[in-house]
Amino acid sequence: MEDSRLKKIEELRRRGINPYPYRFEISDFIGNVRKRFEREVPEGLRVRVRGKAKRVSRTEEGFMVRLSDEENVEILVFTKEEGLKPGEVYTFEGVLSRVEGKLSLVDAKLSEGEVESIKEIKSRFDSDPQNKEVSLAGRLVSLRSMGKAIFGHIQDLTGRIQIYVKKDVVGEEEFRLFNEIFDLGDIIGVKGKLFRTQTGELTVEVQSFRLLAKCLHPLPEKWHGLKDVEIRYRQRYLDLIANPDSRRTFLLRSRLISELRRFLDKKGFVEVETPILQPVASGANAKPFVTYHNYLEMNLYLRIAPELYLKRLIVGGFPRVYELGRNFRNEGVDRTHNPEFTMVEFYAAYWDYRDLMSFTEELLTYLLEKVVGKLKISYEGKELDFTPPFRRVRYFDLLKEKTGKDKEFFLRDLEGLKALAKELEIPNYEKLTHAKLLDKVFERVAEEDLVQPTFVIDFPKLLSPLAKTHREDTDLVERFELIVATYEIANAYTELNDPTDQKERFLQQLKEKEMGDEEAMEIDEDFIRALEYGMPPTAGEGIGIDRLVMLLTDTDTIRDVILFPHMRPQ
RNA sequence: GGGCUGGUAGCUCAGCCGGCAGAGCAGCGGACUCUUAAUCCGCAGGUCGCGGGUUCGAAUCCCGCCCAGCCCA
Repeated sequence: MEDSRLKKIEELRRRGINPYPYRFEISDFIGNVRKRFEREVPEGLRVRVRGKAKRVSRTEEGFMVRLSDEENVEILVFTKEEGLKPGEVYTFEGVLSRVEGKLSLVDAKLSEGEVESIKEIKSRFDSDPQNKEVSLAGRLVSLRSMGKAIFGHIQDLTGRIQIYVKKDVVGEEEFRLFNEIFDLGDIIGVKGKLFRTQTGELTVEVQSFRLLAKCLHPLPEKWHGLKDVEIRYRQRYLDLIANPDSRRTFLLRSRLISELRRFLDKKGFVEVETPILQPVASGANAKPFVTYHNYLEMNLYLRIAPELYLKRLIVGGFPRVYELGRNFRNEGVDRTHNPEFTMVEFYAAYWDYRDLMSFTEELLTYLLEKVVGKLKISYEGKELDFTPPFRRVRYFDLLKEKTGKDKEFFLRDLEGLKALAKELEIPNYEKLTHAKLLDKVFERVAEEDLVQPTFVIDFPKLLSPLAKTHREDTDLVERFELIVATYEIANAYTELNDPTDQKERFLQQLKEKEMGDEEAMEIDEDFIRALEYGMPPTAGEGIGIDRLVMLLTDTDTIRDVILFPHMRPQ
């Protein structure tokens, strides 16, 4: 911790100022204030401007130029043009956008010809705040002292705004106080009038200010942000303070979840909460975390899926239910796996898996339109097109296309399948059960190049102990997975509601377990009893939220979409 | 579990063929009433991840460990 900052706290207390006061009345969040005076720029609007380069700075990919007209009105220009010099006059053409709220020209190229005035463009999109009184609070993230006036920026989750503290306005004593007590990183509240500076930036002329919380540590670097991934995950608060991309990702995640709820609610689904501590961890193929209940003197398991409980609710007469929440799987951590992850599972009585396919298309297009505003997104350099209908391909058709072998081969020729697995260099292939072997071969040959949203349908029965037998082929079940950019985003089926069949499938799982598949599913006797009371025809689906957020934010690491990913203690 | 890469100031990074521990930002002092990666003058800042070894001398070479990332299992 910084000694000088601790001393300032002592100094404040001596002056009778509480460095950690109780409340501060804000008139609005910073982003909302900005929105009132900043019109949205239509997408793809190209403009050409001329001005003097006041500063040229290098960015990750190119340069940022502060371009200023004769009246000192400024616009930011992002360009890849080399060799630009401060003080020179340039003409740029580019796409008008807002970057951190500021009007900017992006993808700009040097150009010639008729130009629009910077001032005129800005006045079209940035309106005069007319000295509106505001009361704002946020973290002090920059400070530029000019002697008898100080500029700085304060930031909250919604945005950033410039503050201007003038000796004339606040008075000599308060001005000195501001200089003496504030450090970068402090949380402060300001009251004052909005105006625009000569360069056109929306600014609060501060009339009074107040320290709301002292920051005892220096902040990460203002320009490069916080890059060290270890610190970003261990001290996410610092990541959120320093990196706007990170704030954007988690805001998008929140919006997605809220829109998902809105959509399901609108469609008549009822949100429910089922046990996270379960006496039997079933409903998926995975190893559970074990915990111990002292009072009951028994082991309990953190759920690996809520499926069997949600179907009990269908039996109980809830026709449409969903649960959005955390599942836990006791396995390794890597780019696409975190031991706890978020899924939504929803079940609709009287539907089958075909109903769910069109429902999924509707759901995803709704979410994309609400959250990113378009159906074509870019992921790892590829364009993903979510315009329905999505491609549908049958499981064994896909395998046949990739390997030339048919369903009979994969289901009845175990030796042949082993030989194929060997050829594909699938590790430990000799130890795998038939079901696992098939699963691995499919992953290896089929999933790898499923980039555009694709429903893989009609899975083999031996991989799907909870799905209903296919109405046209008893080797298969009525199941689909939605695969996008090689990730499994959704998994769904017509639910098995015949208790006798279900019992047999569980017994088959028991055999798989005995043959060494540690992830084979556990029998849940009460679930079978529930089915015996009669579950209507039902279709159910699970969607992995973390991976969906990864797609929408063009992120290749699950840790970047989970606020506090699991790390080994330091 | 295996392989590779990394860990140096609060942050971003250089230094690594052994020889005084470096820069920018942040910080501290000073100048400056439209600055915005402000500018200008000056100053301070280190368990070089941890432990051991080699050496006259180790951030640098060797061994072990910890943490992280990537790849593989």
